[in-house]
Amino acid sequence: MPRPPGFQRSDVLQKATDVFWQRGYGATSINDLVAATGLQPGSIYAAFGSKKKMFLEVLDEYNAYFLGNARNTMQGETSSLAAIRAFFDAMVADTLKEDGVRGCLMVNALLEMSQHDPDLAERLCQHSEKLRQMLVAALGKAREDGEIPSGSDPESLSIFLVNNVWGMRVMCKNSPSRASLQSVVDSIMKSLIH
Amino acid sequence: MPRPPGFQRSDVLQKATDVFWQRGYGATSINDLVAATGLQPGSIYAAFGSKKKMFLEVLDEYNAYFLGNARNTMQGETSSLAAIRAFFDAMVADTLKEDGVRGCLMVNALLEMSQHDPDLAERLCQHSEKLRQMLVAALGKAREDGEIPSGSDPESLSIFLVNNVWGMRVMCKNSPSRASLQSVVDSIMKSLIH
DNA sequence: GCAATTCTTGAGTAATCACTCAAGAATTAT
DNA sequence: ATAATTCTTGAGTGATTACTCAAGAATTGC
Repeated sequence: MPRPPGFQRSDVLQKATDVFWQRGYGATSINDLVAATGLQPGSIYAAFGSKKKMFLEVLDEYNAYFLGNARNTMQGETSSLAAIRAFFDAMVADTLKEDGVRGCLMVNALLEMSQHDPDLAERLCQHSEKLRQMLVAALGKAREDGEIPSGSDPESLSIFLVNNVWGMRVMCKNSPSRASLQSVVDSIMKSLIH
Repeated sequence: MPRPPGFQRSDVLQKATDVFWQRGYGATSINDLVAATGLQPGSIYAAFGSKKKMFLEVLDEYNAYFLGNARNTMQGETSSLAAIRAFFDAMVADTLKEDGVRGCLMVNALLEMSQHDPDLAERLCQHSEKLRQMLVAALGKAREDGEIPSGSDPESLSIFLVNNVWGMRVMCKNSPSRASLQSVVDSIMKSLIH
């Protein structure tokens, strides 16, 4: 008996992602979301509850997409070390796209809001931990396979790698030249094999 | 003949820095600044012109302070490599202070606004370049003194170091444990001497 | 066609935003 | 004192904010 909704939730979330990503959370108004999604305020609130809840859904989808992409990129490589390099190369390529200056939605949100929003801080913590675990696994396998020294510590190296991921997400906002980004990746990879 | 202002510009800027740093630019209202500085809106606008101009002054002061601090820290060391380590150790210590979760005012501003504000982007670019130049100098001297391999490239290594500075400024918002931060510093320093 | 149910609409709410400005207070040189 | 000048005050401006809700439109099973 119910009338079905006139929109696809995932379509709306995708359009909302664009707006939040470009403007940031605080600077995105409901009117912006109305314009971007084609939905009226009432429909948005009926479907998502609040601006913040909508943003959390956006963040979850974004992160799942990012991690899925990273996993695909890494699984396409023959060695673990090559997988790690491929991951960073993909980040460089991503950063150099025309919309790369928007940076990373998750890092943007972390710096903007995590301090004042425990829910968000918790979620972002989980997301970044997933990324780290992916790198820990690759580093562990690389050590098994003798690609990195047997004395290497995957746990601490993974934190180091994540640190550089964050760094690149900041750098892309300022001086995102291919040479700079690529030299960072080279430095990272060199540091792994010693 | 003129009546002198009833406040010290630097005092007001210091108080404004606290507010901007804690809340971010967009989330700081004029009322917040009125409450923090004790000045009325009219006085603020007479003295600083606009919220944005005030923020730019705050940023310049913050960056000068940060760079001055870093220079002092590094000059207190006997070797260039020790100076670089001291710089990062100081960053770790800074991050672990109770207000370390506020991160870096400059990075926060970069992620929040640089995309929509060319003036700010330009200024932040200059600021980060100064930090990099400081590290280039130290790296060059370290190579001269044989502390790092003669094949090392100070320019590209400096970008790598700056990348890790940005990374730590992000990480401190999420999981700022001493062990994590220290392990990042260890990885950085190890990567320099190989 | 007819209920039953849900979805959509968009004007409206109270709060907050950055910012202004006329009036009065304070300080100076004379 | 007085005049000249600047500083401070704070209520007020129009715009914008996140969000609501009553009314009407659309789709369903029967």
